Amino acid sequence: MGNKISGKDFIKLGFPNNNSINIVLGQIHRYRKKENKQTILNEAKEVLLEPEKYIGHGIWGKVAEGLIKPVEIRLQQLKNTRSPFSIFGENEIDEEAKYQLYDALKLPIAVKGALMPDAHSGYGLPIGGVLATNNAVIPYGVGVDIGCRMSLSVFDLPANFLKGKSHQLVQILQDQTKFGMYETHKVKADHEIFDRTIFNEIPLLKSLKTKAYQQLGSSGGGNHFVEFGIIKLEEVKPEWNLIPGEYLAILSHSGSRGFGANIAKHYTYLATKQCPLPKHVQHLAWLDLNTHDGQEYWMAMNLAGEYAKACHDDIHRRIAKSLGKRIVFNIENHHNFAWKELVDGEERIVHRKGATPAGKGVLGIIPGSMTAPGYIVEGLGNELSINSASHGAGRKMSRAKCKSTITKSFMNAQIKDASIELIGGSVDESPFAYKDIKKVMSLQTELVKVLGTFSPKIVRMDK
DNA sequence: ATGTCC
Repeated sequence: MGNKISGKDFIKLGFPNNNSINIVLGQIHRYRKKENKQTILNEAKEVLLEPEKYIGHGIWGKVAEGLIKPVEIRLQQLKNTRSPFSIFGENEIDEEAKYQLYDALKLPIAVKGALMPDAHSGYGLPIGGVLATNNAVIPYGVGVDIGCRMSLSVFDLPANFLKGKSHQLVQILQDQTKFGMYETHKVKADHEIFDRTIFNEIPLLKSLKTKAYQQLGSSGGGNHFVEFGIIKLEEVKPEWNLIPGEYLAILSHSGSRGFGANIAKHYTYLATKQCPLPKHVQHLAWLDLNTHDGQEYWMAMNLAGEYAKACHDDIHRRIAKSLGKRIVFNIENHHNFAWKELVDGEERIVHRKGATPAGKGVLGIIPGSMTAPGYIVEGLGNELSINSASHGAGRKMSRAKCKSTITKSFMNAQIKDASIELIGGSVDESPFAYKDIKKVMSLQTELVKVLGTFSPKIVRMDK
């Protein structure tokens, strides 16, 4: 017996000569690579004898599943017809994004789809795309930044509180927010989320726990931001304990950082391996929720969502503490996520990739740009949009085009004109790169009702 | 979006 473990070792143990050999080799290569060969083979033998005992186990669960119900991996065929769909703001959406939705609607698991008025093409599902599926989840239908979300915290401070305080507020954003790929808080905050047993149950999550702990309360890069601004409430909810008016608020936009990105990468890889699709739609590979990997992704995705929320809460807590003021209320929503929801009376998996949940009475935030207002909205529960709305204005210029056509001085002048203070922010995040949010909002009056607006005043982004 | 390679 050589040192290197191979398929032959498992055949000798009595493993059936089918995909179970691939599965066990994959799991060992991924999680038990450095361990003693005989130890691993002894464990594998136990699994072979009583696979039922190992269902749900982080490493052996997938092996047990392969022994109990072997599945043949085969190329998935697309349907000839599309599932029903609706497009909101059709004339504002590029053709590529529509084709991407049409392809997704031909997946055998697809039930219903929609495009929001800020849609543009992405990897797999378009950004601004909503897809309801039957008991399956598409990792790229959620997106790389799992749980990317908006969070708005309001202070019982009048709009004129800002007057003369811009220096102090700039300093708070400088000190209390962390941007870019590597910057994290020196003094780490603890969070209940790190006590979850799931970190010990799913090996991938265990390997990402330290990173998650280090990055808690950081914002990352790209279009992520933390900003002070003025919220103007036309209409209030009793639980907000405020009368209509203008108040100081913090708005943040970010996701689950490296934690979610690695979860997305890992399960996308697994999905493409076990759900081969025609090449032009390979990014739409899904995981059946009745499988080990599907269950794991669902749990990991939900944890990444909670982690993203924990990051926002930490950011807002640090800022409020530094400001010495108490947050009166908070509104938040994911816009890259999948949910179990009723669609036309049946439980479905609703993927929103850059789309705001807008079920009846559900509150959300749709940001504009650093010079245009964001909107506090209440969902109208429109079934045509699968209870969704846009997640922003949407880009009208690619990052590459911004870099070649917009100069930093042009952008600075534009921002100064709007009386915005900007810390960081590269030309690809110029307000000029985004569509007109007012126009986008006018295209979704059947999807959401506007309760108020948020106008950014002091904005921090990555450099 | 992300130590931008499974």
